[in-house]
Amino acid sequence: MPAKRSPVKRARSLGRDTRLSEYDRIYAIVRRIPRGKVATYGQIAQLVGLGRAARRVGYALSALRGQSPLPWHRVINASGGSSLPPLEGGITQRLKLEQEGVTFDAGGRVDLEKYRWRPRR
DNA sequence: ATAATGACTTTCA
DNA sequence: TTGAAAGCCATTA
Repeated sequence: MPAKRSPVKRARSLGRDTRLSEYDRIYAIVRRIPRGKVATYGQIAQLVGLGRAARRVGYALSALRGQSPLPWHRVINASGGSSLPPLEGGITQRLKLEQEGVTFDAGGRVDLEKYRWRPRR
C-alpha cells in the first residue's frame, strides 16, 4: 500500500501543477543555506520571488513533515526564533542549530545580524 | 461553493 | 519592549 498522498504531491506526480515548481524553488533555496547560517521565511520568499508571501514558504516546509534531507532547521522567523511548537520540533531545531555553532540568547532567539545567510545575487 | 487555518511579516499603538 | 491587526494566499475542512 502506498502512503497517502497530499493533493499537491499527487499533482506533482502527474506533472501538471505549476505551483509545484514554486515549492521546488523554495526547497532549492533552503538547500543552499550553509551550515551555521540561518534564513527567515520572508527572506526565502523574496529569493523565490514570492514577495511577502512568507506564509507560503512556511507551508511548503510544513509539507516536509520533518522527513526530508533539507536543512529545514536553518529556516526561522523574522524575530530570530523558531516558529514550530516546542514539542513538535522547535527543540530539535534549536539543537540542530546549536550543533552547527549557532547560539541563542536568553529569549531563545538567534542574532540575525550575525547568523543570517547573505546569498550573492 | 464558502470558511477556517497556518513552520509569517510588517506596521502601528 | 510587547502585542494586536492587517496583509498574504494555498491548503483543509
